[in-house]
Amino acid sequence: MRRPTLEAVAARAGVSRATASRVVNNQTTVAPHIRDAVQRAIDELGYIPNSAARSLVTQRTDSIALVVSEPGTRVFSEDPMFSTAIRSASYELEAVNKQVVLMLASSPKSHARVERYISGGHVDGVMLISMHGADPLPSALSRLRVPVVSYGRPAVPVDIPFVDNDNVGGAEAGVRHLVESGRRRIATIAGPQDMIAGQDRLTGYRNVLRDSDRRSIVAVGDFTRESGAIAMRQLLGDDPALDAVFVGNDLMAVGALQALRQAGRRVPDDVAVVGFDDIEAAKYTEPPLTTLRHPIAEQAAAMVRLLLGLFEGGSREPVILPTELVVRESA
Amino acid sequence: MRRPTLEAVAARAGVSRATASRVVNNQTTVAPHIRDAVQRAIDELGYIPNSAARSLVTQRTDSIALVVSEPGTRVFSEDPMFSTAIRSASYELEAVNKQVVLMLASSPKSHARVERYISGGHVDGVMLISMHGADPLPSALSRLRVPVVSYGRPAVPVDIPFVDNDNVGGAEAGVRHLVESGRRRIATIAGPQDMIAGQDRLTGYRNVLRDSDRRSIVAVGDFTRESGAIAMRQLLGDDPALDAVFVGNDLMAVGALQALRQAGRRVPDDVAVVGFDDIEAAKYTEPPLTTLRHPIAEQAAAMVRLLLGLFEGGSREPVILPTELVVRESA
DNA sequence: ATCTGGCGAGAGAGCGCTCTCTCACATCCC
DNA sequence: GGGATGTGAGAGAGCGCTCTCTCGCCAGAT
Repeated sequence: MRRPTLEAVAARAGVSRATASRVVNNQTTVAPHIRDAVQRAIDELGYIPNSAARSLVTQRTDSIALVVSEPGTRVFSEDPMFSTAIRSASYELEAVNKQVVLMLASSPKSHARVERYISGGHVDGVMLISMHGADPLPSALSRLRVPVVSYGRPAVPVDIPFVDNDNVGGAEAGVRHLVESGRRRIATIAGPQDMIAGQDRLTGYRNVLRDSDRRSIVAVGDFTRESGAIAMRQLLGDDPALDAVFVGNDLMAVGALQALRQAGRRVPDDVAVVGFDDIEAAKYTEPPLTTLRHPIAEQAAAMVRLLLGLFEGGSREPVILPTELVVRESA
Repeated sequence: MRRPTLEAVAARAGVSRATASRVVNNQTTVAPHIRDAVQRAIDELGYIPNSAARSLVTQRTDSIALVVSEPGTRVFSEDPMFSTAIRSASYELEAVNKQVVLMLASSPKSHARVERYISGGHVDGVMLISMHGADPLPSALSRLRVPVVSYGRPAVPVDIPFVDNDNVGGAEAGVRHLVESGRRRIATIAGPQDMIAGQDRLTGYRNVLRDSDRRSIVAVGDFTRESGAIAMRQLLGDDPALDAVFVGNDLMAVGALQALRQAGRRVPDDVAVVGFDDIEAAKYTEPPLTTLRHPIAEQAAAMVRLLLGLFEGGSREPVILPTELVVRESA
């Protein structure tokens, strides 16, 4: 025996299929007693609308693709940012009864798959979490006639509304904190320069150093813990007298702290460390990490709102969320 | 202008809709030259099948729900297990051209939503990642006539095929390692006892202690870092002379290490620590953590295979994957 | 030359729903 | 009281696809 159809509900309630449909879709032009009869039939039969049939005629699917474009499986699993953003976006979408279709786009092959799927009209909109500048996906998706929003500013200039946090301003605040606490030789471990967050945070660092007449000392990592440790060792080799380091993200900062410890430097006495992201682990490092907090969950929620707004012809204006300096013991 | 339909493809190729459908679905009974003509029409028009229409008639959706039932948003974001499992499952499903619909079930309200959605026939199968014993979802879903598999053994006895790792055996190996290295007073920080992983790992601990004639010293945490620190302090209060601790997961172990450091205990000299999970962070603790590795990604992949097998009437036999002791410096 | 068998292609029903169009009937105003 | 107006319910088309049934055609057997 199969699931009850609208036809069955209508028959049981003694009305036409059209009227049953009106009740299901909360249309107003139904007399109260008929509405009740239909509702009773729905409850008794345990009727649940067939979404395929509905989509077929409405041309809507009520599902949204969440495309995570990140080649490094390592980073995806390790960086809590992804899960936080995914969770928050899911939560917000569920609240408005939309499904989340999760798509991981790591290889060119899966890129093609995602493109096919999206342009196949399977989803009403796309949320894109893409981190790498070389990523062809943002431009590819923007060409499809599906509403697309991005988590973070796309690296290539492309007409996709996005929500981002103030990376430049945050980095400036972090470095300024180091300057104001009297540090003289402030290095940085920058994130990958093909990522907006990597670029912008380095820009912020440079802005402040320029204004405060200090020399910049730069090493580049790839946002992983290990790369932070490697970059830190490199910086110590380049300038053994450095007394502060601004790190492009917390994960690398954790690696940097480890490298500093191994090199016998005390934090913050010998070297002050400022991270970026305020991940959960930042509270538990030795010493706890001074860092820049940006509201990942809020950013994801704002992205959802932006997309939902797009459906109703709303604003395409980017949203920039502020960052906040969290002072702990490392600087 | 709307997307091309199969009708349009058929017209362009000069064949019937039925034949065009045969080509799209790779049926064999089509003459090569006709197949080519249809294929050309498909390419030229950029035809992509409408999945709603297809689902309507085939009663399949080619999408799978990935239901994550975890009330604590904190744990979800923080524990890399979730993202690793999600990533791996996604990857495996994409390989067989199935969509992943991600559903977070945190509140009773969202439970109802998930149940409605699943029983609405929107998905062909369900993968359930449920951690808490009190969770009503496993039994609820098992009653629906949708194939369901579980990541981890469900806490309540319910007829759902599952894939799990050998928690008892792993814990035994970990504690045995402590016994064999001559530790006398081996405490444990157990995970929450309403979770299978929490229970089974405690069972493993007890098994070995019983056989080796040592007293058990137990504190209970909830798998978060903070709870690990709290439990560790409690254990040190209960038995200041303890010389080893087996911790139910790495996240709590990280907290325990921090608490030990604050209490002035050296690891492993004064107290040996063994964790469980081998998360990425275990390599970077001070000192690096001895722990039990279980293949999360493989477990998720096995779960996908189990579900796909179910579609073809395959085995419902649970799959248990082995754990492996990874000896680092903490024990 | 006729018959049979098999295979490739078309016709057409129907999946479950929405939505427009139409109609029946009640209400209102002049 | 009669026509104009409004309101609630039904009829039926059609969304795009799959799949069964049917038919035409050709090869091989008789």
